[in-house]
Amino acid sequence: MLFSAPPASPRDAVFFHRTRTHTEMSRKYEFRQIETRWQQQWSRAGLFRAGGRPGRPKFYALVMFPYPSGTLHVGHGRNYIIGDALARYKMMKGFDVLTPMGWDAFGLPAENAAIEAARSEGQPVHPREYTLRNIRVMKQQIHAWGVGYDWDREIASCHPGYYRWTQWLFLKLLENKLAYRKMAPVNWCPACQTVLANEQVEEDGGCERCGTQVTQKNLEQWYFRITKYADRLLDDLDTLEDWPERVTAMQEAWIGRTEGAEIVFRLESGDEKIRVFTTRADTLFGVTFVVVAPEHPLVAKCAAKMAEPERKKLNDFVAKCRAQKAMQRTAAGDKEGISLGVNVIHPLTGKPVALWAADYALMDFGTGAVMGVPAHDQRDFLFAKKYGFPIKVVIAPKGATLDGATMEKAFEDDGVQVNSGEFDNLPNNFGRAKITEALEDRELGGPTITYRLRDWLISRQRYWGAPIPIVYCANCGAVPVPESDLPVILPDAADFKPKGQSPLAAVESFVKTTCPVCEDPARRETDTMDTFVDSAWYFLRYISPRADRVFVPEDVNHWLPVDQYIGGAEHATKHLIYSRFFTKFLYDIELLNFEEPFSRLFAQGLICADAHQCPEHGWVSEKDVKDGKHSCGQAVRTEMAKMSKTKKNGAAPEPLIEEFGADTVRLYTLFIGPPERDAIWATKDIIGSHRFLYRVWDTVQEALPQIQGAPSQPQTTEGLAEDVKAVRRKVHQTIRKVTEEIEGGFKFNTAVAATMELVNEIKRAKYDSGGPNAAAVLREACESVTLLLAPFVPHLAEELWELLGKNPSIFDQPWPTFDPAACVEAEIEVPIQINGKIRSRLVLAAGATEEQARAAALADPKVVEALAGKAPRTVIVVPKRMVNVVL
RNA sequence: GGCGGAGUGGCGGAACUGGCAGACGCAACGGAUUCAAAAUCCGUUGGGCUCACACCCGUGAGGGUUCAAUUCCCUCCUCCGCUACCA
Repeated sequence: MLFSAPPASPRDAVFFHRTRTHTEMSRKYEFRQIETRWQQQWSRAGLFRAGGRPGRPKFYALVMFPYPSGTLHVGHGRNYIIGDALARYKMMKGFDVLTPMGWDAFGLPAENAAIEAARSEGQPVHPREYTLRNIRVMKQQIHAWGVGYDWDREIASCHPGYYRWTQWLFLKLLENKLAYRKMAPVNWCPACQTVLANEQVEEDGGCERCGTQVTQKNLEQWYFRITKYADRLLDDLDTLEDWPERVTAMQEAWIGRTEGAEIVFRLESGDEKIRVFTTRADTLFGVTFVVVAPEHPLVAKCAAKMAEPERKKLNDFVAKCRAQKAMQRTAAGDKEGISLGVNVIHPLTGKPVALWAADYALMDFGTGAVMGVPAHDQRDFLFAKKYGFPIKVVIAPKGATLDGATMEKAFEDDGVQVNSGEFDNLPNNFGRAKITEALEDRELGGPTITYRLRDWLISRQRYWGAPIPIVYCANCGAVPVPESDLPVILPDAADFKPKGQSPLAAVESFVKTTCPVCEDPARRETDTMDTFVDSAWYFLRYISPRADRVFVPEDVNHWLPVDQYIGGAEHATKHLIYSRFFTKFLYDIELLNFEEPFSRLFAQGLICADAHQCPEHGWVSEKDVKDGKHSCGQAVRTEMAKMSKTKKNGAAPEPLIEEFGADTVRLYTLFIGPPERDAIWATKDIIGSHRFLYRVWDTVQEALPQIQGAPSQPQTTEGLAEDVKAVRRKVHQTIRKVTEEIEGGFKFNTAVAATMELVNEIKRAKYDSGGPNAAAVLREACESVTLLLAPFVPHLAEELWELLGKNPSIFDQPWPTFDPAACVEAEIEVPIQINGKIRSRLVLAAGATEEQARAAALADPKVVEALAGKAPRTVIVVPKRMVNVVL
């Protein structure tokens, strides 16, 4: 018998209790059963299949595809849940929604895992196996969250059917001279044994992946000429109005466009020239020395001409700087330099100026050479003080003079030109252009622009990536693999351990080939592409994932640009710039009719949690920490940090879904705070969302007998009790509020709060004596709550919708609309201020005029008392808000 | 150093265009229910003072504008992100 069955778990005890106390017709909220059922229904019915709603406007909702790293934590979930809520909302708003998912499946971790397994178990796990296994797990997790995608469009960048087209795009770039090979000093990680892009080197000079100090190495590498697009990438940021400013600001800084002038200094002897870049051509007459970066080609040439011991001193200095570079030359610290033993000629005065090499000149920026103007640049000033260069003032502040001999720091502000020959007395901003012009006339320089943005180095000496489709032939050089021979299949390799070149170099059957041009024996390129190449175009492949060409332009032009892209801001200067670059290129070769891939971008905040570090065991999981101590007994250091695998502070979704249900986890994730801001995950707070869903369930259950057969809207609220009228009003106000909160920037936290308020009010009111109209108000309320919650807690919503006697799916239902008339309050309580402080309150009819409000306020006893018979100085009436009586 | 974001109860966070600070939730406390506990339901909950009403204080700090400031302006402090000897 029911009563004798003992509760199996605390949670079941709730059901047990409820079954006893509620009437027979009440069903309990069995979220596990409900969630499984509806997840099956959605897949069966193809709810998320795009293109199934012809005639409706399209909406492409995209979340950044994940790297299949293992398992997902609740922080990852935020991204998918926001995207899913949006997709479901847009379905109800009448859009034909495309919401695809795939896997950024090439990359180092899979390879490192293979190496690690080989080391620890003596048996390598193939990166493919590792990746596919992770994909299976993560797909299952996404499913369990109730997050839906058009899985027919699933792609994985490691699949030959995908990387064939990554390779094809490489060939197209090559054809258009946007891919090229050059020998250059590159960032090299000695541990990962691979080249890194600038973006993959951390601030401290460590490798992004393993933290090992990055060194410099000369290698022949493939590059994409993204710098050719620098201006367009910068200028078009202005067209991206729906991108968060923090992201566009980061891209702007990353591109780093600087306008200035290039100035030529001839060497005193010989015909070598040196070009400097400056933004301060106006200070040209203040040049007392010129410095070049230690890596500058001229340095080696000068060294060659030097005699010992000067030559050794110079070479030692260069070597020291190179070594320092890896460890990051300390910012604005002590400056060091050394004479190159030659002078250069000032382009306008013709006078000799010393040429030095200095560590504060960077080969990476501008021309790698700087003109030293100590009077007007603080770095040059410090350098000049240290090595005794003269300080010549050429810009004077307004109405003042400066003396180079006594100044204590450089004067970097604007002023008037002095000691500058024919340019004297010009405001320096004007003189700058004049001097640049003069240089241009003499062919000794001119205006120029430099960028911080570098060309994109895409070669990686690693296995798990798309092979670069190039063949090297002794006769023909670097020859592109013909399109018809694509894909260049990534072969199996026996050993993934990098040895300074790609593991592919050891696979002879891969390397040995014939030249596509002359058919002589040739060797394949053994490097693979940076995974950011894979992800720079995946959003296009979703449209026609199995097509026998890169994509179908007509279809892509229909679905794109992406209407809403959702992801983390950490991709601001990598993936998001590369994708914009690819899109612009494809536009230029007329495969796309749009230039920007993502119309709107939403960068959601990170989910953080406490991370614990044990002095002996490193980062340890929360479950192994008690009272500030690790299970080994040592005290841990605790910090708040973004959930991550490394810090072992990622909360697993499975136990939470098991205990509370996917809908609860979804609701809490959306309720946790403003979605664009970082948030702290507090598992104990989940209970609030869980209780709320129980309350929603109960409210509808209790209502069911009363609303049987009632219409979905009351004919009138005339004669109904005040609390019932209030419910009706609140229903429409909440529809308005929730809709505005979603449309106005994904404010799910406040949208959920508004729905909670509504449910509280529905529960409080009594409907039994109100007849059919009260029943209709209750029915409308229940239906509205269900519809409003549907994007957030889809399983519960579907179930309630069915209980309310409606046909599934609720996502085929139109989003509810509000009746402005029903939102209007009959009476409004208005605070009365006296001299700006609230002293009383007044209930006014909603339609009260300003005059009526004023009169009512002046009649208020508190006001009468304060006035003491005198007339007020002013009375400010803000209709429906407040009245302020100023004495 | 530069750019961007933030600072509100014990906690997460609300607040339209300058108009009732603290919505909603967590925690806490009190009560109902229970043999009891859990769960659930109802209530209280910024601080001070008070029997209570009232009053005073209160949105990082200090100033200003205004009838009215979390909101606008100035100065400063702290935290986070990006970037940094960028010529």
